[in-house]
Amino acid sequence: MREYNPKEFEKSTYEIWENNGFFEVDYEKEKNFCIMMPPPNVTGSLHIGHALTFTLQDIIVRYKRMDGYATLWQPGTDHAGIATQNVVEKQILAEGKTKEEIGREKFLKRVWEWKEYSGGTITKQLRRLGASPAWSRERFTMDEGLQRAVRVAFKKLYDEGLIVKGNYMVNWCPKDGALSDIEVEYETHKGKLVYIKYPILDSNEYITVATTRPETYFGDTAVMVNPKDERYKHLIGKKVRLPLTKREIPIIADEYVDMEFGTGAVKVTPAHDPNDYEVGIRHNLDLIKVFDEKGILNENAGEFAGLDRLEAREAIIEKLKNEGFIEKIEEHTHQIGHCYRCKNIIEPYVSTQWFLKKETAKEAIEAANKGEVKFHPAQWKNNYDAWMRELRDWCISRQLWWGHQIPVYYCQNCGNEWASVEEPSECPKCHSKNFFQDPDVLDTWFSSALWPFSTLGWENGKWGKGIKWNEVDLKRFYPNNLLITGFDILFFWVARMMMMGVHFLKEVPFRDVYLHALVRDEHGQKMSKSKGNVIDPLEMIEKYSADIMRFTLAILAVQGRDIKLSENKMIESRNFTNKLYNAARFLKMHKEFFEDLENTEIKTELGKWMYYKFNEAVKNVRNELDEYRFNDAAMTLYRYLWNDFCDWGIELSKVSKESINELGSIFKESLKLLHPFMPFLTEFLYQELSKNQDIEKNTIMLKNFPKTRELKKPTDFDLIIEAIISIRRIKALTQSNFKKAYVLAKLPEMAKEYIKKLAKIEDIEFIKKPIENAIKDISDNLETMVSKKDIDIKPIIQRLNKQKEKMQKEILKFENKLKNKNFLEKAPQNIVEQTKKELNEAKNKLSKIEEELRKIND
RNA sequence: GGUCGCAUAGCUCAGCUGGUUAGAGUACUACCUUGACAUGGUAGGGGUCACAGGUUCGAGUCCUGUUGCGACCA
Repeated sequence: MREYNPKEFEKSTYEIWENNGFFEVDYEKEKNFCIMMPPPNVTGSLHIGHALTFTLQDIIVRYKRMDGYATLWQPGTDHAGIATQNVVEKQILAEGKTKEEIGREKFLKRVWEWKEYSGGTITKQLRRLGASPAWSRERFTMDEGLQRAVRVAFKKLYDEGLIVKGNYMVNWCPKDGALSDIEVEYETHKGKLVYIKYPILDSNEYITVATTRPETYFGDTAVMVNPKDERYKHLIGKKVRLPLTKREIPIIADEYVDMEFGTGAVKVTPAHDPNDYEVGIRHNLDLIKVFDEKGILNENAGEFAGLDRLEAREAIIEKLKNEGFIEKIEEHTHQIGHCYRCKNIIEPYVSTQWFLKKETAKEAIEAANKGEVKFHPAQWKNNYDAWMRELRDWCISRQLWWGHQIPVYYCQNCGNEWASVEEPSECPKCHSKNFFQDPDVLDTWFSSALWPFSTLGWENGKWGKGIKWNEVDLKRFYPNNLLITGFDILFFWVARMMMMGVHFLKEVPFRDVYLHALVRDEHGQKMSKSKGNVIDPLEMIEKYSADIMRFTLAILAVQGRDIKLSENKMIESRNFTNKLYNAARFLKMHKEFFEDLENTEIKTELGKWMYYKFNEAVKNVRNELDEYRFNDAAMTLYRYLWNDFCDWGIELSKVSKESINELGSIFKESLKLLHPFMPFLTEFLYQELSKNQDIEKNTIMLKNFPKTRELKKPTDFDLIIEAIISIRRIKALTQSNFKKAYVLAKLPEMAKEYIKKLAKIEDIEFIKKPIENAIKDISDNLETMVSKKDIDIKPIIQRLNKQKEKMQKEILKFENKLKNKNFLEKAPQNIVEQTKKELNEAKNKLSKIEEELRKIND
């Protein structure tokens, strides 16, 4: 047999598969199966989380493809607005320029160049992993067709009044601009709680407010207390003067104030705090901005103008302290929002942005409630529901250049504002040519939200028709059957796809959602570059193989639990592949080629037994894959192939070579069952064992996935195996090498050869009654005896005593159960009967054990 | 603070609708260099299923609480 060199074989075989179009949709098939690839960042590279998600997707896709579905795994990449723009901005900065200096058009050209240059990396890496999407249909969230889909979607929502422009408080990153609520990450922060004294007008009194952000006090437009607070009742309606300024602001009352926190009096800064913003609206307060969009303090901050907001904080505290306005400063732990991209501290900031109104999600919530989409594991539905219930308007505009520019135009002549799918040539109202487009772009997730149908041709215009998508696709592949992705983007992406899908197509975008967990290191730690515990999938693939990487991830992919990955697990999988290779080598030693199972008649007893075991494995793997229990399916394969096929099938076949032909066919069929998990090795071995070794014409990946059959269970070999184990046990226990054994069981003559060879004895006799002067090993379905004189009996007595104890406990348990009237009355009849039967069996066994002990001690 | 999840053999984990003696892999012990494989084979030891209550004829499995860990939201 040829040596197996995974690195070479995986690369060359992948090319053959791809070049022959094996990954493409076979429109001849009747049943459809569609799954979208969550588009990775176009300029990114493969990390372990990708390896997991794409492995799981590929397993399902290969399974469905083999099982006769017209299978579409839609590939593509995402333009990743902020991330990509940041990379290119840095490059330009390194050249000593800013993006403003080179201008929008030239900058975008640079980004496109960067995209062209680095865009192929991740798709190349996906190929290395063995992923089998329909590459010819690869899309990019900013390709022409998808740009059109985005503009159409925007215009529809705009015209329906669901997209609106508003001057609201948003999460503002001084570097990246406006962010949506979920793009903010909260972290516990040890800060200071500063108590500032505000002098009350026409009085010697002060009112003290506590704040974590003293630099915003220049924007205060009120001091607020709880109307029930006795301490401050007399001050309501009076005025205070802001320290270091001439500005006077009122003391107002509002139930909203927490009397317990700080001093019970709070400063109100409507321009820089979301809660104060609401208060400001309620009480008609002015909005005074203290810093600009870059976080630089403005003229309202007096002498501090020009400082960065965070630098200013210390300076302001210092000054206030010197002037006697600070009462005290306390340590204070609180949550601070950071930009998910650049980690800068987020500021609540009032600005004009575009919002998608939460009402858009109404139908999506209903659809989920009706069970039109199923979550795996099911508990994610709770999270989804909770989030959807508390949904807020989605801020969709971003102050970036890279992305889908908002298709809204403003006429400078008549002031008209309109959305347009096509680039307009004039204002539709006054026909002026003096208009401009909104400079902002859309949140990246806006285009991803359309992915399940935009890639199927929805509103793509003529672009890509017949090449990237076909007319029938929306009908055949929408709703998609399944979505597999990480739980971390449930809100970012899954929920938004639901919203858009239901809104535009009146149907949920997918029937099943499988959310997998995070991959952690072997100690359960999150992988991070700074910790140095990152496992690089590409390194692992180089070191082991794509198959081994895939199988390891699959066998660890338990629903609802994080994956702890270690190199030890990889080694276990490697040992498994070695076992498979050697099993094939054994088969090939006896026969060069094997037929596929459909052309082989299973005639021998061993063949039938093996076929039965195989069929059980097929049944289990199918069920487990249908329920997305990847770990169970992988484990079933591992156990079936190693324990059943190799340890027993192959070993037993050494007794009589007549079964090898059948075992070879069953093995080839087993490779098909394993193929989705280990596409390359199974292809290699399948070819090695086949007469026609032409992958192009005989690839395993397009063979039928094994079907389950109704089979009668052959029992002889179960007994043979039990007898072999029993004899081996006596040998191991007594460390003696006897030549003859007796087995009390009904077995055919042919069993003798198998038992003799595998248990390594010279003579075996099947008996109907126990023999004298022998010791026994009692197992579940038979008894094995060896002449007493041949062996040391002490260990046997030990085992018998142990068994006796265990049996007595058992019997007691059953008897108590059967003594219990309630049990007899309330438990189902069959359970009662079963218990009685079990009790009898246990008693039977106990008496045998006791008798045996008596005899031995005689 | 709110919501959710997890806790089973030394380690990593299965155990789906409650019903035989709670299972794997790995590690451990002993034996085996028998022509597929030492990345192997054979046999064995190892668990009061986190704790406390409850429901039930019956609980690792359902309910409540406690402790510990984790995630998400505020």
